[in-house]
Amino acid sequence: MKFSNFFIPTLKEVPSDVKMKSHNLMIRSGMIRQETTGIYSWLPLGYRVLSKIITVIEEIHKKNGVNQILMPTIQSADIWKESDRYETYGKEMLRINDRNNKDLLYGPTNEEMITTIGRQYIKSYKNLPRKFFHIQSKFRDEIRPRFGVMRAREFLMKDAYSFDINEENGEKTYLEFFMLYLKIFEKLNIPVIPVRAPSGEIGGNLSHEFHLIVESGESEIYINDKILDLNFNKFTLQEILKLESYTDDFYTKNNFEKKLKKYRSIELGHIFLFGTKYSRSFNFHVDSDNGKIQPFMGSYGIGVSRIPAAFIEYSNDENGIKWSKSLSPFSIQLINLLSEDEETKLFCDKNYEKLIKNGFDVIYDDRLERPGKKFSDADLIGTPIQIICGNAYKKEKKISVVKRSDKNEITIDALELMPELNKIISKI
RNA sequence: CGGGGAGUAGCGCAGCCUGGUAGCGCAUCUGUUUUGGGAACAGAGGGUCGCAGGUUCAAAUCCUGUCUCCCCGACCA
Repeated sequence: MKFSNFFIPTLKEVPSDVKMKSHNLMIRSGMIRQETTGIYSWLPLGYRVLSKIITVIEEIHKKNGVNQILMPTIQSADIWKESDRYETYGKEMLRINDRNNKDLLYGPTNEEMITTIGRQYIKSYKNLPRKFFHIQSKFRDEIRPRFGVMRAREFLMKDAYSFDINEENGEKTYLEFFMLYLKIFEKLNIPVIPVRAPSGEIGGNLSHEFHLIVESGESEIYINDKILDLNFNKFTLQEILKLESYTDDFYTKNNFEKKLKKYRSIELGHIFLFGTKYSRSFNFHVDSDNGKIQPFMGSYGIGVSRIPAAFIEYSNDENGIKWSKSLSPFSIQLINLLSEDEETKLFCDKNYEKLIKNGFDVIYDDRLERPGKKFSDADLIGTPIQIICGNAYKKEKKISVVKRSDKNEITIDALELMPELNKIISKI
């Protein structure tokens, strides 16, 4: 992608009351734009980050037998009346009427809808288990939206739902999702901690949240530091339930003897096993050799549009964002400091093509801007590798490769670019 | 919902107390010189001061109403 052909409205200044770093940097780097309280447009740069996240989530879900679907954002109030949540959900639900005055709502979640889908088609225990997911906008009319997309009213969420034949199988599925979540966050280079949570609004009895520890986080978790070093991959559900890591709610309610360390964090994922709550209220049952059974259900959420903000909160410096390889909107930023010099331009143009052919996701700063502007934009946008081409190239065919994370700069012979790059990329 | 603030050029802000030609920085446009860390100089364009009403010879400024946005607390991915 040529910078000259890519819309990145970077800003020097942002209103003084934008206090959270990630919010500030997302606005300054031109990732998002606020439309109204708690509602944002994702501009090209921001949307690229979202896309990277979505791709990882989709791949891992599909690989694990979770079927992707897309349910509508607007739902009929009827199904919510059936579960009784039309009354109990409260003011967070945005209620709408159509021209016939039918009660509709912008879905805050989809348990009701997925249950009616299951109810219609799944008639036999032989059709279970079933797992579905979708990535879709949700609307929750938060009391106080804040911190940009961190606590928005409209937000993008991955929500998955499972149907099992009984509790035992439901727990297996729950464990599968637990592991699947760890894989997703690992692939995204986000070091989340699983913490035990009360199940709250949705009901049921088994629930975990996945938190990223950052000082500016809105949540509080209590953990035994030992779990920071654990590899959970082979854990059984029993072992997971013994982990000393809890949301503040869970920790307070249970009044544990052992005092644990408190951390501030951001919640990025939440999984529930809530059982037959909805299959019961929707009268959803399947036939078995033992008569009718109510499917045992779970739901599994990831706050997709919160992830970029959370990661920026976790990884930034005074100059801007420091993206990881997996989240960065681009893998390499090629910067030509001498856009008007024929020879240098030719070299950059050629290598831009070459990098693309080699599978790199390149943003090529070919603008007629001054070096300072190009450097500061590059640092702000936060591409992990910067290739800088300027006077050193013109004079002695040397270029620099800068690692954004620590600003470590090496100068290499221009012809050595590809091999050097492969070395550096493998290390970040 | 309670408490506190703010709406003035594309962005960030001053001016308001004490009414009298609407300002500054950045950005934009033109020209010249620059070019490895947000360039310098010279010039130019850009505003119904959130909206509505009122007071006044005169309102960005005072009064009333209204809308929007932000910040601090209790809910949530």
